[in-house]
Amino acid sequence: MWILDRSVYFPGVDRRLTQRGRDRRRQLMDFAAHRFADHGYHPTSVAEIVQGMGVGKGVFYWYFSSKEELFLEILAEAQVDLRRRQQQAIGEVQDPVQRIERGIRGSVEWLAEHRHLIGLFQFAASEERFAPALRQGQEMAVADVVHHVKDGILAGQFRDSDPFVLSHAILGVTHHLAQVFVFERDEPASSVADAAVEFCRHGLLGMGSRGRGAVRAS
Amino acid sequence: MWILDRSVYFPGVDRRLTQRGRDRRRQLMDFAAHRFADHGYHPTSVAEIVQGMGVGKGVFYWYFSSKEELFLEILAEAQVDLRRRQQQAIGEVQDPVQRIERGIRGSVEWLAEHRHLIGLFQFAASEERFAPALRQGQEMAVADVVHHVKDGILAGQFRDSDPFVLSHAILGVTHHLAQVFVFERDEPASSVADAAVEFCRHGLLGMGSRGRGAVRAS
Amino acid sequence: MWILDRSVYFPGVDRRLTQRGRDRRRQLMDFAAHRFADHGYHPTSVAEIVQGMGVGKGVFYWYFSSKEELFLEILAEAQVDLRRRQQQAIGEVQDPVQRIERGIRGSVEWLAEHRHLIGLFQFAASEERFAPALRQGQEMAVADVVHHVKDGILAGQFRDSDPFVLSHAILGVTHHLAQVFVFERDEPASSVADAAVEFCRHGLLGMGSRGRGAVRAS
Amino acid sequence: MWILDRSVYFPGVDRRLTQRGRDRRRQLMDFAAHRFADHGYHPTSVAEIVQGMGVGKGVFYWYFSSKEELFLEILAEAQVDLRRRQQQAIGEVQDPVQRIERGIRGSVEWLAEHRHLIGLFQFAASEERFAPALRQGQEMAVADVVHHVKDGILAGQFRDSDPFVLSHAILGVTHHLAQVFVFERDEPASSVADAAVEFCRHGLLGMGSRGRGAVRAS
DNA sequence: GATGAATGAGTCTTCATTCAT
DNA sequence: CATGAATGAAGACTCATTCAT
Repeated sequence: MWILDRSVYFPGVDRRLTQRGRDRRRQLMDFAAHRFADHGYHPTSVAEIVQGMGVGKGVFYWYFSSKEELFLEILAEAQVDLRRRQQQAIGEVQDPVQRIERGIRGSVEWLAEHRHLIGLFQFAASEERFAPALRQGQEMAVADVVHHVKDGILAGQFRDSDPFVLSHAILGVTHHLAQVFVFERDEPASSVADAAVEFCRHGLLGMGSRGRGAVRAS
Repeated sequence: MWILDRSVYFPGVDRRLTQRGRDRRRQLMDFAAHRFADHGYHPTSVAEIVQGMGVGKGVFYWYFSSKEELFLEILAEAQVDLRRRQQQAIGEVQDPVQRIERGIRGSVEWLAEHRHLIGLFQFAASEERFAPALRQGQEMAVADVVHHVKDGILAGQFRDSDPFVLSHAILGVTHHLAQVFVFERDEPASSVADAAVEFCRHGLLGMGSRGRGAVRAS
Repeated sequence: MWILDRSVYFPGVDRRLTQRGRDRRRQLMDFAAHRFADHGYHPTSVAEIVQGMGVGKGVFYWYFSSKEELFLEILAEAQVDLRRRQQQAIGEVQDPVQRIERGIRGSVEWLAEHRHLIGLFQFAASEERFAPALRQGQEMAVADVVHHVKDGILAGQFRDSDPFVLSHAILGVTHHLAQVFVFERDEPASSVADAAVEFCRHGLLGMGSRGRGAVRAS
Repeated sequence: MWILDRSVYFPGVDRRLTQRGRDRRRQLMDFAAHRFADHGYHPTSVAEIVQGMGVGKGVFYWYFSSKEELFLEILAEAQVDLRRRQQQAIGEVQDPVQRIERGIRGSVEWLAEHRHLIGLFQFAASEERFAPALRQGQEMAVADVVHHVKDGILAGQFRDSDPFVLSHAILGVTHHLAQVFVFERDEPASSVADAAVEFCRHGLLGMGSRGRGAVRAS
């Protein structure tokens, strides 16, 4: 029993890890995630990763069974982490409108903090090996949103359209604005979140104004 | 000379091509685009492409100076083509609302017809070698939309928010819905376009109904 | 009979050539020789040669059966030409000392005029495919010199050492000085020839002075 | 740390090597040098080298960053080694005439022992990629000789001609006689050295005799 | 746990040569 | 004669993965 307190299983390698081991593993994942994001998954070699960390090749394969598994794990963890952040952001709020707004804000903030991961999501979508894993995580995220959207429709707050579609639309707006304005243009997360929230609420026609914090000074 | 009418230079190879040559080149681009979309850029080898076309390996390098250049050209052509379709869809219509609606519909239709290219866009965004080219084309597309959005704001039809941001939001919704519902779920382009148009007009709150053509029968 | 006046056989291709054909052939050889000298034999592709001449690939293989054969022919022709120049330089002179001096001068002059070919000789020596051909030509050149050296020894003008060795020593001095001072440093042929003649006559000890034309101002 | 004494960096690979690694590296260089000498640089493929050594292809690139770099290193090492041998041969002798004689003898001996490298020098001269490196080493060798020749001139032992030119003449004689009589004809090094020394001292006219050891029995 | 070394299939690319038109 | 097109073997080099120590 007490062993389990200090060494836990990780996927990919059937092996218990001590605290030090877990740290190493984490460092490797973080380092690799950044390299993948900067140069792309394929152009980043395992040699590059271990060299950059100043360790031998054996270390890598001690913690991960393959480069592919490492990527998959980075991906899964990121999605879990993003979802957790959304849930934290929503907290105990009941109003569907606010729940969605907070979800969007949480997402943008997380994406701003882990902006390098945005590119990994996009890459994952482009390769059949990784697309299913990406999709799976995305569906969970959408399911959360769908839940709130349905509530909003029932409460008469949202127009009566397919909640699944609306949810994906929200995701599309949020991720794209984050990609363009946070990742590429380095705008502050809050402004980008404002814009995403506004657009999701009113689209083009609603009465929102730029006063509440437009992304661009323009 | 009339010969010049028939054999013209192409980028990547400093060489005139006859009609037959141009045809081959096109076949290669189309074939490669599909392979890239199916298996990813990196996992698709040049050997695979030429084998799939039943030609020798030299043929590839007769028409393209490298695999990278081929990809870049596929990308550029796709962006030009998508933009052309949007402009055709808009035609001579004057009303900004309609212009945007038609632009969205044109985009979704084009994406439905060339659905394999969606993944290439995503991959291109994930690798620093290709991202600039992608961004460049995307900026032209956004510039078009910005134009219409500005007109709509001036006409009092749209809320007074940053047109650049709104345009990117429109793009985000459109591409993401196309990716999920057209590419992944094979829904008809018109329904997806309806949903995108509706969301862009009203966001979550507007009075749109699912009656005009929901994406999902649900 | 009259046909032979206008079209003659060439090695490598079993084919009669018209005057125009012979010109083309010559242009190809000259152009290729320069490319070979500049970039090396292997790094120079047939495509590069025909492109540089603005003709199609077929032309090359119309006149030469292979790249190798072309090189061999350039080599043979150069050696024949160099030998002819030596003989011309010697003319009807009888004195062995003068014969050798004139031979050296003729060689240096020829090498200065065809300086790009020096590198080809060196390359040929380094590859077993071409070395025999080179050696064969070189032996003829040496045989000429040996003849004069023997005469000089018999006449008591030269010291009684192995004529074959002395001849090779003369060749070594001449070619190396030409390579270093004509090819690499662009000194005038006459000065280089002076130095070679002087060294061959007296070695280090003789009473020669730099007055008759040193290679370097220094 | 004592570890640093045993694992040191080598050019071309940014990597420390153990003793075993250094041995492998040396084996590769020696093996490749022989192959290059036998078949030529270009006709010798990396595959051939590793196959001949019975190791995998990766081994080559573990120790050398490219085939070109390997060649350059062989070249540099050979030049350094030849120079070292010359200096050893000269030792503490003071007389310029003897210094040069010993230098020539040392060179011929070294060339006889490493006769395969003569061809590499020649090849290197013929390709612009390698010529500069060759020249650089050659200039150091010449500089040594120039030093002795100047001394000899000052001492009134040699005729007053450009020392730089004389030095190159000495090199030309020595290398060419080594190439022809040692490499091609397998004569003993000492005889060839005798002939070179004699020619460099007296040229054609001096009083040397074949008695002291002619190259050819003739 | 960790390292340097090794593997070898696989990648992109080149190029001498041939051929239909 | 000449060209653009095509061939495909061969080349240099990479890299995920494994292994002896």
